Amino acid sequence: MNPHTIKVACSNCNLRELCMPMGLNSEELKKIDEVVAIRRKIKRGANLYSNGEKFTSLYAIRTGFFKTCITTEDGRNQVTGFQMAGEIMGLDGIVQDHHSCDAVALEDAEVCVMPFDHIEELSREVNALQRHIHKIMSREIVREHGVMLLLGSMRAEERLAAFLLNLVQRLHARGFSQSELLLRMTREEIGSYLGLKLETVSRTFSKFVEDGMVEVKQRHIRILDIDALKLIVNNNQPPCA
Amino acid sequence: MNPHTIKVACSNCNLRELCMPMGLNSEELKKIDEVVAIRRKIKRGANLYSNGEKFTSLYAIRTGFFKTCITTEDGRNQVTGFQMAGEIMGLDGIVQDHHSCDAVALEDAEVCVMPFDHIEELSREVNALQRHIHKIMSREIVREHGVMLLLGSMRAEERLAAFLLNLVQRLHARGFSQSELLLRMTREEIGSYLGLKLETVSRTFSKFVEDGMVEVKQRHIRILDIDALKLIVNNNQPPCA
DNA sequence: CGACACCTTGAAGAGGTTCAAGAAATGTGG
DNA sequence: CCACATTTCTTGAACCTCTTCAAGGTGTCG
Repeated sequence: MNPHTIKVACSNCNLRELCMPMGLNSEELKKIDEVVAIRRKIKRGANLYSNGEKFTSLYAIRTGFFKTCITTEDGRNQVTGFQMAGEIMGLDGIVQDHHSCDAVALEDAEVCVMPFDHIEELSREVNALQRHIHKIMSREIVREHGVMLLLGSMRAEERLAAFLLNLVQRLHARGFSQSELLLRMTREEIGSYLGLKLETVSRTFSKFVEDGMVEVKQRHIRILDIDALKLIVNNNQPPCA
Repeated sequence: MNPHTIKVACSNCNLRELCMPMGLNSEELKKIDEVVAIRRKIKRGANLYSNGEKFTSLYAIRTGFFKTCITTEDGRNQVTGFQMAGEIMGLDGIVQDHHSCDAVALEDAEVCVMPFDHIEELSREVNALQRHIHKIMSREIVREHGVMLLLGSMRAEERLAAFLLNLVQRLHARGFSQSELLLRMTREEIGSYLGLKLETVSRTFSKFVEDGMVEVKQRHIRILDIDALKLIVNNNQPPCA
């Protein structure tokens, strides 16, 4: 067996509730343990999968932090998302049997490899798993609607505020602080995701600091006034009604 | 029975190849005929479904043209897509059991109603259907990646050119002209989708006309130089390598 | 035919980008 | 462990694209 892989069990995993359906009986859990064939470690900077690569599996993030991005022949580049523990990667590969984006580890990471053939087979038997897979894909579609709203209708400050709020909310759901976070990505990667240049990201951070809403020390962010950030995002109210 | 609904059969439908899996035997086809319970007509301007509405079914467009859009409490609005015959709508509703966007008919339309419970049940029995559903959802995810690239990295001309090329390509796949199209949406709706103001859309159309790339008579568009449009989208090449 | 929605165009202005320089952090090799 | 190279981040100034505001034109439908 590949030394970088080990056999593990979902039934024992403290992230189970994030990436697996709930309310399974022990027999169903046992079956699902067989889906997660192995774990795989990815070094910072390495790709979990790459554009054009044959699609075989979905991946559940065990530890670490990823970005997904697409690159076109003419050199355009777009970060399409940032993923953290418990989230599922690889859905882009299903339609063409090949991946259409790169998944890059932004810190050393470990994922559970779930061969898609097995998932499909098992989801025919376990209704909760079938429903779960559908929900995961639907959730990704809805998430991307939100990104389209952000990119299509928000100004720089609104985008960055929405970005920070989204990150802390997801981190908090994983037991981290509501007010402190460590960015795993560069200003350029944030900018790519938000449709802004890195200078604009930097300037907008500086403005937030001036206004006393956050503290910024490189990639260490402390949110001082979360309500002010929310107001920036939601303060699109028409003058009156 | 509701007078606006009639019983029909996929096995007889000339759009089958667009919205259903291929290579089914006659028994499987018969089962799938049972999934598509009824058809439903939607008048121009009416909603197929609305934000917050209970999710029950997916819809295959039989005739007509739709937009999907999300609206936030603070008045932001974003068109997330335009859908035409053979395309599937409603995937946004799966994750929360409620729809998270509005689907609005831009012309009188007819859809096939496919109760999602039936789809899930049948896709446990018919592997090709299961795979098909997964591919449809994955395709939507990948499509949205493309929109993110457009919104995040393209300038106004590039966005509008990409938009026109996408439309004619999809229309051509349905047997329509490669060079002529009738826009079903307003400049404002195009602008919302592309993250631009309606005036910018209008001006950009005018520029394309000046440059001899298209003819524009209100919503009637004739593409005179499709290669020039492609060049606008792809001409992001770095000076040299 | 008149009302209404939609589209076009101009001029001024704002927001974000580009270019440039320097500072701070990080990694590397001796 | 320190010196140096590299990457990343910040900030300023000029510029450009797109937006905003405004007015008028065009098409459509009852």
